Amino acid sequence: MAVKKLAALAQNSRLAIFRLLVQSGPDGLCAGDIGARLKVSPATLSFHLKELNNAGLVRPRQEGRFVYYAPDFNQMNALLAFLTENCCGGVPCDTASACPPPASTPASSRKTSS
Amino acid sequence: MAVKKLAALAQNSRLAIFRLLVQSGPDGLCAGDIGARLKVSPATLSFHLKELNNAGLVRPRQEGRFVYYAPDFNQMNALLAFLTENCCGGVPCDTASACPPPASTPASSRKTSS
DNA sequence: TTCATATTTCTATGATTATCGAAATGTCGA
DNA sequence: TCGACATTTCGATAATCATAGAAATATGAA
Repeated sequence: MAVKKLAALAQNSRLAIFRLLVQSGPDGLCAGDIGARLKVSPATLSFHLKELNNAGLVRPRQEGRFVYYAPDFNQMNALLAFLTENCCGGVPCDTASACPPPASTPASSRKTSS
Repeated sequence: MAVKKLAALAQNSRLAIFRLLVQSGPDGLCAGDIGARLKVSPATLSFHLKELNNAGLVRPRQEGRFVYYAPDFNQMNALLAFLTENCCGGVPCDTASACPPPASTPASSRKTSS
């Protein structure tokens, strides 16, 4: 749902988190690193990550004691597509997919959630 | 900035309002018509329109007793560009502008209320 | 097992938001 | 001018949200 995704991004900390994850590539970052970089307390960070996860914009992946969060580019593309189509007079981008699809994920487990 | 625009769209009524305005073309719709179509009470509608206006996504234009609201495609494009660039791994759309620019405003068609 | 670390959940609190009735403001037509 | 209509502002209320300390959970290491 578009509203859910929009709401997930419509908050400073969460937008910063998502941008950081996008910059950090498809493997993502573990929660602790995100918190350290953005100076967010663990509890607050967990709250925001859950929110992003509920919106489908990030995928958590447990690795030992750490939980890595990676952006879901497909979901982000879906949001862009919705906005382009529904909020832009129906004039879509030429490119069907503006974000790099998660085809190459060299790290570990292959998960597909929507 | 982006958060403000995202927040403006991250609400069911407001997203519906904005979509309706986009569908209705560059002339926009007067507040009363929007309220009638979407079944939103005047006070609530005014609240949401102010929110959209504060975010820069719509432009109000007084015409007699009526206030017409039209989408600002440039601002919407700016949001799309931001999301594509900052939240999509920096892989932009080929098209520089996905939304029709407000260059030509054929304000000839006059829609009347109820 | 026991400890240290990573993350989440619980809980409380203050802040923001959405809603709408009622009143106020603004504009037109008679 | 007045009265009707369009819209906004005011005021109150309920709901949701952001924050973070403290406790709980989970995993790896010693």
